[in-house]
Amino acid sequence: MLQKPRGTRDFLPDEMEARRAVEGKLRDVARRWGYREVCTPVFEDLELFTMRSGEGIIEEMYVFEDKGGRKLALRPEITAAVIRMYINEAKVAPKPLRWCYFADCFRYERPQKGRYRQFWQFGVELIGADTAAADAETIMLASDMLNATGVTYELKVGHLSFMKNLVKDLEPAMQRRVRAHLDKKDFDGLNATLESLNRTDLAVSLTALVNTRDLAEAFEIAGTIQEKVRFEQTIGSLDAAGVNYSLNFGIARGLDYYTGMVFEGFAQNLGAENQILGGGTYRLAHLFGGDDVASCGFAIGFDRVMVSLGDITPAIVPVVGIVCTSEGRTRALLVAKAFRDAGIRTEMDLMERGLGAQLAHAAKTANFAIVIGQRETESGQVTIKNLATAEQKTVDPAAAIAEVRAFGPR
RNA sequence: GCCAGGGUGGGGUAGUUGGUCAUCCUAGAGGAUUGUGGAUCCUCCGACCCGGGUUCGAAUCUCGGCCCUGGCCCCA
Repeated sequence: MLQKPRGTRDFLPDEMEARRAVEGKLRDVARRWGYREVCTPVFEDLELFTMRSGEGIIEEMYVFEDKGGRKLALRPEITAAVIRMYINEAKVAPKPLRWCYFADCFRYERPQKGRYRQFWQFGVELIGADTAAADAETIMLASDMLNATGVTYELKVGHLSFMKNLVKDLEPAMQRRVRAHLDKKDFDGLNATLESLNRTDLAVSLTALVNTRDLAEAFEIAGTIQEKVRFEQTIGSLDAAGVNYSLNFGIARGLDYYTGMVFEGFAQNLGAENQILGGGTYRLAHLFGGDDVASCGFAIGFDRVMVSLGDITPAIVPVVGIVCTSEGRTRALLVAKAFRDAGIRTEMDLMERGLGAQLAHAAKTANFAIVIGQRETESGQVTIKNLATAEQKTVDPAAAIAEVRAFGPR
């Protein structure tokens, strides 16, 4: 038997309804903040993704050649594509641009809990605003969105300049190595690296920086950074807005991509793959041939949010099963249409079953049965049966529709 | 790429000193029951992950692969 490709998943209707419900909550928050949805191709030129990250990431991508010999890749993330799109299509749009997306990405990695080869990201990009207010808005939006899903999480906010300031005297390659150690909280490796450079003094201050949760203390350790005022304003806005976060200056977020403020969200009940959100300020546009534009954004790991939320009780929506005899069948079609026009999920028998069997099936799949036989056809009414309580009565179709609608939210 | 555990009908399972038609529950279809459902009974449907090896004979032993679950690595 054919199997689905490794690391992919099938979603049955129950699960899709749960996913759509959460997606809808994220969408709704983004909409209320003014972020409008964009969509980019599932595959792009390979170069779009290797440009800023090097050839190494090809190992983790789905790369292929099309019939015209073009080297393409399934998108491993969306931000690069959105910025490419901005340069191609929207360079002259009034700033700032508030965009969001919900899309699947592909990475060739070993699957495990919360990590799949096809996975969905809900992200936002705020393009063209280079201010503390912009930085604060993305964090507030991230917080709002995660709150809307109901997931339990921890939000960490930091700034790359603190760490950069401390290691600015090191060779670029060494800076990168130190930041990699810090990102992984690998203090043994950090100490070894700094010892080999005769800079054990840095080990002390870097460790202190990573451990502090206090802004004033961070400035003491790292010295004044150029973006001091902006970051203080950003933090001030978060406090004023009542955002629940903690400061963390150990966030390195994958090296060269981000330029300043960075933030990450972690779910509490996941395993090794517990990061559910990542973002910050960045500059990418110039890499793709555009003018240099400051941007800020984040992406939510949608699948991890779903794993963290666990089983979701689906919203109760009334379902109507039309039960009819052969005499009532023609009229049943019209009644079914009336129910559907009223927005009610309505299903008819397709198996040519008898009345009893139709009712038995309706009892498993619906909340109400609408019985239409010869008697109802002659009287112009329908018999509505509440399948949970077994109560039934014969009324006009309009009254039956009203009763179903009163059952619960559609 | 590495490590550990696992893979028997759609779901859940029993079954090895190797030996009849592979067990049971559930789900699904039909019937007992042609205008009233979830009970009961009956019938049907449907599986040993794939391939090689050992053997008269493999779900069982063995090797390789694939896939699943979790951990490592990585995570733009």
